[in-house]
Amino acid sequence: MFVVLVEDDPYIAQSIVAALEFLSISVEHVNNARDADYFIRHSAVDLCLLDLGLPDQDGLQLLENWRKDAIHIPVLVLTARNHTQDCVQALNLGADDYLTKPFELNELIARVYALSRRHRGYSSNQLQSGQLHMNLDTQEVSWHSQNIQLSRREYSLLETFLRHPNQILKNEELIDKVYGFQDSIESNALNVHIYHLRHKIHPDFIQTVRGVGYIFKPELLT
Amino acid sequence: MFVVLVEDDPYIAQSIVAALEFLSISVEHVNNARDADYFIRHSAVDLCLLDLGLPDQDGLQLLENWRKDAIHIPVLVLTARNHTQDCVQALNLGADDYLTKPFELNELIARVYALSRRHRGYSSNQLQSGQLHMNLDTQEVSWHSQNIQLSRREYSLLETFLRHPNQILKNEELIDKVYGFQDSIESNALNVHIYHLRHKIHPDFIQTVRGVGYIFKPELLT
DNA sequence: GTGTAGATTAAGAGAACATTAATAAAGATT
DNA sequence: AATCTTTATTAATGTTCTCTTAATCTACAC
Repeated sequence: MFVVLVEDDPYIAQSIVAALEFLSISVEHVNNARDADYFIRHSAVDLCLLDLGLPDQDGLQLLENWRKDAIHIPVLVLTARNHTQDCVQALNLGADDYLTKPFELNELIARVYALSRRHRGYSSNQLQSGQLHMNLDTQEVSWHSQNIQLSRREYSLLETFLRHPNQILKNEELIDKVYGFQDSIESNALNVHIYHLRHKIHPDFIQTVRGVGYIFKPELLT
Repeated sequence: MFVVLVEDDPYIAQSIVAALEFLSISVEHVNNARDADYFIRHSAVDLCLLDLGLPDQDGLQLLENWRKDAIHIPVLVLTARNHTQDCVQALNLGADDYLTKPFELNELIARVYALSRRHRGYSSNQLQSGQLHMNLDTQEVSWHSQNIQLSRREYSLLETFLRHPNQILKNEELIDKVYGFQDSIESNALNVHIYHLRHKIHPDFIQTVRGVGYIFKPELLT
């Protein structure tokens, strides 16, 4: 595993690097956004630990650009405890998890492993689960090698589910993901999209969690 | 979530209580160590906000005793700014976080949430007792490796019991947990849910404490 | 025995979600 | 620009499941 650590505080960086290397994880430490961007775009990075307070550019902007360019490397955001609203924004921009400083190294390590596990299998630009393939470059989706046609909203929903298998996604979370959280809906539009997805792919692969939201079960896509 | 606030300054206490209740967090306010100890040991407490300057006993000693007795409820220490060395000691005794007075309510709230989240993480997103497993991520429950279907209320009840084994849970406490304190019921709904849980899992694992409430006996789940 | 707390049932009300269809909005085509 | 096509949202309706209620039954305590 190859991890890029983007952190401008040399003290914190050093302890993280030591901890990860102790676990035989290769770490490249950079202390500014420019270098981070270089590594992400030119190396086979498996995971990025991203501090938001960088000297040359806002970490959130960096993240946003990556996601815009279809770079879906898992990102774990590190932020000061008094900037919790940044976390929310980061998750909306496509971050995979966050930690507020100060944190225990054990906690960091646990999340690094969790993220690498979660993202194994679909690095780069292709999401897959069973017989369902999703090409993030061309936005084509196939099910049992048959192309299927999804609308914008359906595609976005499906992508969210594929990125978070076996995890309950609350209705609001899904709406945030699909609609980008500035505008919202006051109808059952989400329900309808779910219905269409089930109809097009498999009646049960998205299961209802009553009163909460939905959960994607990958094992049903074989 | 049920929080115990240990604070002898009525002014500060009042504002904290108001803030937490505004967020639908149940708060019990006590102003001395004796009552704090009672609540921690006899109620289903999720988090303790502990002021160190108490009239009857040193808060640090209180905390030390809890940890010695394997009571690992998350504790957020509140202390005056000119006693920062107490914070260090508190963290060493097993406190989870601290705040120095005066602090912003927003900051307090952020930490309360962070702690409740982190504590959930430590307990590995999985509750287990004998042959009963409860996955908190997927809200799936299995008994002897067989999935069992629980409704929302049943699930919430079972979670409460698993988190507080061998402890008498009063009816009101259970109702607070399951119904979240704003609405209540004037019927035997709780009884009915208990009945269903016993029926689905084991006839005796929740025992009745006549006139008071119920108690969960883990040893019956083997 | 009598009273009371809880257990057991069953049924009605209500909530949550699924389904369908119609309208509105956006985009493509001519 | 007008029309046509696709997509998104809304609203209405249908279905399923859950919760509460209440009535009755049982066991325990005095």
